[in-house]
Amino acid sequence: MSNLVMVCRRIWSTKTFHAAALTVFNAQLQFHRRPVLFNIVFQFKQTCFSSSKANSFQVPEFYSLNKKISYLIRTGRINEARELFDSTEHWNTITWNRMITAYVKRREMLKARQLFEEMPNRDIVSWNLMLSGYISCGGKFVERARNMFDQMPETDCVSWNTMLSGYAKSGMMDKAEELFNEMPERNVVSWNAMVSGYLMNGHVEKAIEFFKLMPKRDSASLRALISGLIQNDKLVEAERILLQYGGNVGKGDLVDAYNTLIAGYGQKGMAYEARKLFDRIPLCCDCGYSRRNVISWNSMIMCYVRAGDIVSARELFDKMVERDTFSWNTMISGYVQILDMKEASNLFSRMPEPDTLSWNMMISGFSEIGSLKLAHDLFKRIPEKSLVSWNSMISGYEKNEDYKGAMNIFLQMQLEGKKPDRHTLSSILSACAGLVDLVLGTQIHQLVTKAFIADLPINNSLVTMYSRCGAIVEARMVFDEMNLQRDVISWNAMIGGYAYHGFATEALQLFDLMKQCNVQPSYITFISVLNACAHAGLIEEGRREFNSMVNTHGIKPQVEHYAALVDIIGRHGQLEEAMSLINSMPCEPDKAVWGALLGACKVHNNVEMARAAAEALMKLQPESSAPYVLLHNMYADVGRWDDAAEMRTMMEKNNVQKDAGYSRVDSYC
DNA sequence: GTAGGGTTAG
Repeated sequence: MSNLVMVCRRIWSTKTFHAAALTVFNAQLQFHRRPVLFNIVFQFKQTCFSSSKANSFQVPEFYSLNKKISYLIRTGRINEARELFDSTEHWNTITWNRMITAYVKRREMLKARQLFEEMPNRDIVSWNLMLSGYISCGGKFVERARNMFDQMPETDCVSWNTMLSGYAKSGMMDKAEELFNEMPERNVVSWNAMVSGYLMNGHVEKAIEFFKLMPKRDSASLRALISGLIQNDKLVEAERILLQYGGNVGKGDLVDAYNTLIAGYGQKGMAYEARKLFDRIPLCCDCGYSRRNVISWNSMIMCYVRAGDIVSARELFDKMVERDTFSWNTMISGYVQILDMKEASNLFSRMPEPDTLSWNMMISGFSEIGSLKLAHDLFKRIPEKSLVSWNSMISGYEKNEDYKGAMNIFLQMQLEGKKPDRHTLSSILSACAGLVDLVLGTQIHQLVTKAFIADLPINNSLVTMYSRCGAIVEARMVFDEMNLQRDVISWNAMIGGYAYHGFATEALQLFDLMKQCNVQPSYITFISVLNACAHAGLIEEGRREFNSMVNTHGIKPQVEHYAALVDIIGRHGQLEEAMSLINSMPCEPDKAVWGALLGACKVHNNVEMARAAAEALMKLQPESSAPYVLLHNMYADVGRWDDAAEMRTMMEKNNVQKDAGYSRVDSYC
């Protein structure tokens, strides 16, 4: 029996789990009915499958009521646990405490407090639990914790340490120090809390001083110092201390500190230093093998992936004896990031138990390279779709401008009763904007419940959606309700909406307001502002804004800005200036730039320049008939019939089809 | 059943 337990534990820890193994375990479980075995199988299921599948497991009959409660709490079924708790009386103190812990962990302090008040026999653990609950809520609750601490009938080292760490986390190191000095007895946890406290608050020297003064150190002391030093950007110091003190730690595994520093190097993209450390991880005194564990390998692979060195990452990955889901996912994410998806699929198909993350990464990867069909095929195969899976698929369609596809997935999601979150709503509102579907957009708006009412991205999407659909009043209503919760995207959406629909004055007024509110405009803001100037025929204002964009805001003008400026100047009839602007542009003029000039030429009847603009357009979009037709009409208007006929011949020669409805072309005007 | 930011991915 104990062998069986060990085998189960072993397999669980490597997470190489197969359905067949589960069948065997289930059979054993039926036979032995041992809780310990049951727990292992449960953890198994939870690791390998989604939690819903694991939760479908019935609580075993042979569990005592106390055990049932802790089982339910452990699996996150707090409400069921509470129901069971309320159904009977005479619980022991440990079970009362367990129930309180559940609420404390979820920071539901009102419920925790209520139980605490009701319980017949509080012990020191009950008090400590409440203390740690208030501490983890932070802010003003720290004072509340202190009141409680002062009222406690007795205190132990845990109470003092909890209070101490509370002060440290809230940045009150003087109070923490005071407490540390008053403590009747200190243990290694007290010292560690002080060291990390100093580091959290940026007192690096003081932390090192304290660390050196410690009467006893364990691996957590070293880890706390190392991770704190990393956060304070002292990687060299961290490595020095690790090598100096690493040989001499008490309880715990030293490799954790190495792993922490390797990961720290990874965050800074320092793969070379990380690898040097990885190779220096010492040997185990007992077995003589390196102390490296699967996390060391994973962290090192991660470093390479972050540094963009996929080859070294793969080399290490192939050398691994024992890979977990994390190793596979990190490697796959590396390939997904550089987009070459072939190798990612290759690994994915070899992966023993892909989890939701693996599936979701593959979907986003395929969407990113525009392979929506592959993404969708994969999506359909996901055994249990998480919200992230749905969201990845919807945003995949949306980003590839397949708005109907996005909408279909969303409808399917609704049918399956899945609740959308902020990501879903934001993508689907963008899809409504793309489809210019006001009815659908308004319906989605109604789905935006109280929970999302102050959500910035969602409100931005709403403004964009209403703007695009031409519902300017509704857009402005959402925008106004956002009050102080606005970012540059909100302003851009609203100004852009006004500009796009020809409300130039409103666009410019809002832009003024934006500047008054000290919001830094982006290059997108200026596209809308310049377009608004063009629309309203404000040549001086347009020139001024263009210059202020470059000189005051340091924004490099893009081709879109030039197109708008050409439009502004051209509409005003200054065609020569517009042409010389195009010639002086640092970037290649695109169809919008030439289109603006051509439109201006049409309005101001400059046939020669129109010809130059049209020819440039013909090169850029050889399939479009618009420049031919427009030039043809201009020639015809001034009676240059030969030139008009030439346009027709050229169209035939270049095999350009005349678009239906283009008998009079005003598309550039 | 309580105290030390315990390590890694989208």
